[in-house]
Amino acid sequence: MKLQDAKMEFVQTWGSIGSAWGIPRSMAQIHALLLASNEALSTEEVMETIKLSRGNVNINMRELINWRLVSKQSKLGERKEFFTAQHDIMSMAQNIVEERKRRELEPVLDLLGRLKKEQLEGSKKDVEHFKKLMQELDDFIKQLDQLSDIWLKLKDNFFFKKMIKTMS
Amino acid sequence: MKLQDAKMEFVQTWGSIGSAWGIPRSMAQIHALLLASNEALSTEEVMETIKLSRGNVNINMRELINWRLVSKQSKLGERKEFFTAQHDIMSMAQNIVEERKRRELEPVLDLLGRLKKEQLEGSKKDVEHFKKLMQELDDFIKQLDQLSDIWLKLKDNFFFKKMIKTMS
DNA sequence: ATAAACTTTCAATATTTATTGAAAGTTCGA
DNA sequence: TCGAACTTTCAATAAATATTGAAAGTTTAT
Repeated sequence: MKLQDAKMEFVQTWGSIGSAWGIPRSMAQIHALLLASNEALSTEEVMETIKLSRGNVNINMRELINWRLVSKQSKLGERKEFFTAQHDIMSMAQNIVEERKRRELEPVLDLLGRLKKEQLEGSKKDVEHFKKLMQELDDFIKQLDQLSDIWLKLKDNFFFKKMIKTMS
Repeated sequence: MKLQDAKMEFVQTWGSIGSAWGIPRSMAQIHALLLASNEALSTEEVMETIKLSRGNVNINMRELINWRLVSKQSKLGERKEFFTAQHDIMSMAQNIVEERKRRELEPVLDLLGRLKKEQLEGSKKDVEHFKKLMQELDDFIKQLDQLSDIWLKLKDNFFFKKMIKTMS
């Protein structure tokens, strides 16, 4: 199998996965291509490799930069901009986790906090059920946060890693 | 604020969140409504509360049952079917995690496994870079799996929980 | 066996989301 | 200052996805 074909298969699959998790397909594809490339690529190289329009590549590249998954690079003697992916998978994953926490966890926490405080009119039993749900979701999200801390330790603390392994 | 309004706000927000994570909006909304309801609800009650068509409710309810987030209930003396959500948040989350693992992690693992084995034609440096990526992604996914085990322990092992806390 | 009560299906439609590409904007060397 | 090289924007369009609702199917009581 040719390396290029393997890359393209990887790009396609990464695209579908992204799509299933609410990441625009093209954004995930561009990301995959940069991950798989040893060298930084220009907009045009990306356009032609995965057959996307200039505008699409431009907009999604910017978004990837927002997510800190990609950075711009200039090449000596070239006027064009080149792009390269964050190649460390753990850091990459951490950036994704943080971005999604910020985008989607915070709005829920806001809602839960607000509804928890509200004085609700309704039958006592129903109000209690609802309040309990709000509390439990809140606890759950806090546990998720704790888990992401543990994960960070797992990432770079060898002792911690071994300890966990022993206990599993 | 009226309980009903709080519920509806919760339903809307849960719907948007779901949507951002690739869960159909109506499915997430129905789920939220059942979570927030003390009692099992019939298709018609759901239809009228969140203004969805019969077909939509039927199909998404079935999907929620597939995900093990909702179960059917029959009420004594009633012919209709009633539906109720899995009200334990931790079990609920676990079901979601498992379903998504099955749906989206397995395909990636298959791909990675396949590409890792392939004899790739291309420049040595580029092939090595690509193979390294495949290996790292594979390791990463295994770490994710380990993390979900830790989470299970966190869920119901008090000792483990305390230990983690001490170390954080 | 019939009909009322209820559930399921799925082709048509609507909605949302992603993508295009041409035009406007910017940067930079000469 | 000009114009070539390159980037950005965004209204129009396409593609993907979700939703509807009427008709067909099923179940159950009589």
